[in-house]
Amino acid sequence: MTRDLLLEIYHRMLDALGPQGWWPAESPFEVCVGAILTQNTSWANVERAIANLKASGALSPEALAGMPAERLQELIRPSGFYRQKARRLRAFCRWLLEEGGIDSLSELPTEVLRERLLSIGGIGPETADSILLYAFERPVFVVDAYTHRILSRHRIVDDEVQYQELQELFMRNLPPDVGLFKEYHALFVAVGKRFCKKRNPVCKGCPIDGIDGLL
DNA sequence: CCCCAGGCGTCCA
DNA sequence: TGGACGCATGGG
Repeated sequence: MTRDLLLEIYHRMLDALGPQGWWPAESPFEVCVGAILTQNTSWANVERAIANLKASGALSPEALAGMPAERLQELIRPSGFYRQKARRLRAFCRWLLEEGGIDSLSELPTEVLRERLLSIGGIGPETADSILLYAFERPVFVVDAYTHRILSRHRIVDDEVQYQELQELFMRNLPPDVGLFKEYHALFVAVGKRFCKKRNPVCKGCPIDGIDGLL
């Protein structure tokens, strides 16, 4: 049964690395900012950018939306793609203010909220789902590059599998548990960083090694 | 020097 | 629908 396989993978990673306690942020809004800044970027660089924003007292929707573009670019420069990301942060913050903030948006059903997020420029599937899961506490499974790489390298899924298929694999076979989804995604990233880097052709020493295939 | 990182939008066939 | 490419800094 697929469900048992997915739970086996989860428990192996949990036993190997322990609970990750994600997302590393002090507020839901900080989660959103981090989700945008970490697009194709190492978390260490994102931390520098967020530290700059905090040091400037700029970690709020009002401050980010009202700040001159060049000033914002300067603060988030360490996170890379800083011109794009400055625009994306501003677009997100303006939308957030128009909608009345996170508390107001919390009234919306998950599917509606997801569509609204995706309609903002610069917010794609993974960023939207990260925000839904970690900022809004919705039971949405986040799929990222590590999830895809780990599962495909272990022949659990096809290499050509799409985001939605992979997401449905988890969401149709696991209970919609926010805590489980948070920890599962965090463990994929932790395992991927340590055992399943792009450089290595194979994932060596990975807790998933030797598991039975799927499909 | 090289490759890579917790993606996304645009362009083009 | 899908592949190539640009975006950019900092670490290994």
